[in-house]
Amino acid sequence: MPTETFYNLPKAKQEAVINAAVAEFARSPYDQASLTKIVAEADIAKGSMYQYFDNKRELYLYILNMAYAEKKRFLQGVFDEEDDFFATLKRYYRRSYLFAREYPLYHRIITHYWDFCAEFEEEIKASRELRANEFISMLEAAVAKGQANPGIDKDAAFFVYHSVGKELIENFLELSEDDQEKHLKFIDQVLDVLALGLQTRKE
Amino acid sequence: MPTETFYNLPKAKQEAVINAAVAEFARSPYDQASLTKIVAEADIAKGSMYQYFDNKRELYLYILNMAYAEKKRFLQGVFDEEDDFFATLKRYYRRSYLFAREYPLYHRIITHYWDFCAEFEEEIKASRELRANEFISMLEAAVAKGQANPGIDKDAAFFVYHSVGKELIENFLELSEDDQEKHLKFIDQVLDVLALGLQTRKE
DNA sequence: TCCCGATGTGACCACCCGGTCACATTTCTA
DNA sequence: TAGAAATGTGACCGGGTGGTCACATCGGGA
Repeated sequence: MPTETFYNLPKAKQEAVINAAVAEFARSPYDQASLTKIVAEADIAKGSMYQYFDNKRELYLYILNMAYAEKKRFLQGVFDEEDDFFATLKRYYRRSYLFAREYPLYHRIITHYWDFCAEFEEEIKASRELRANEFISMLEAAVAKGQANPGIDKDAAFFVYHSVGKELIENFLELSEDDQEKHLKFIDQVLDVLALGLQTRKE
Repeated sequence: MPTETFYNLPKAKQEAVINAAVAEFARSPYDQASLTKIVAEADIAKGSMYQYFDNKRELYLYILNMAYAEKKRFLQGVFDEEDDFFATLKRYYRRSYLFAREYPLYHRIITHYWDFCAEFEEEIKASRELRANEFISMLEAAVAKGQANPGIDKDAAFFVYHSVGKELIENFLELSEDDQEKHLKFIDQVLDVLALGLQTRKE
């Protein structure tokens, strides 16, 4: 929700503001990010910023939504193919990894958002709820097709996938540029653990 | 590492300082916790605090170690019984849950510590490494005994258990007082997902 | 009783933050 | 070109932080 004024700005200035904000919110989570540093980096006066956005929160939400929009576009179609449940999950996490590689700043902004609880707590809970429902209905479909173990507790299963997915995605940050294949393989192995379980299989 | 002076303090005053610090570090992670509020709560002058501890960091580490020592004592013997690998894990998480229930402030201090990255980053990595080694050797023993699937990647397995365990323990905070049995059951179900896997078993 | 070291104190320092506002400057319009 | 509307500006505000230091107070041995 930027102001009219912001949209009327010359493109270069707009981008300077956006880039500075993206950099800062990627560097630090919301409450530790500094508006003062953003305006300094964008080379505008602090008062100007308040002509473009009502306050820090609005600026943050604008940037956050940008990042999410880009990720959504990047992940488009991941859930479309109606193949194996486990293949879909692998596709999802592999693609998320590639997003983090391609847009590291957006990726950091998003992970910071998930980590930060105090503000945005309700929003985070709500979107977690959404994901849970999506996951569980996918899981039920997999059970119906005989792919997934029907004896498993659905909520517990979501809890497990959510936890592992969160950690997996957060750790993308620390991975080095090379060894891309190695990381994709690790993702597969992690998902194998989830699919097969640790306990001995007698098949 | 408190000062000599701190140890010479009358017990009541010592405890007032400790209790105030525990409360504040449970309320907020290290960098957001306020020394000013601690000294106000403990009813001492700020200058006095600096006669007891060199700085905020030292006070924090002292309190953190207290919390960890208590948890270690509480979890004593969990890994001693040489029964099933999966039974041991269940015992571990159940007991952790009971710790969180019994010492909620210590529990919050510890989870805040794990969440907070900027400072203490190396320490956290080091202790994660330790856990990884312990887990992997336990897992190898389980494989040798025919309990665990030998085909699984060990590092991936640790990654999964670490992620889920972290999230499981963090979520203890939000659980209501009653329904203790329900929570213990949920822990079991989550560990069942990890042991059995989601994919259909044909046995 | 005197004195000296140990301990207690809170005003104060430098530094940060998000946000404001009176004023300067630019841009558009009549 | 005059004047109004939109935009730019940065000193400043109140509030927060961790940490310091000159001074006050206390306790116990000579």
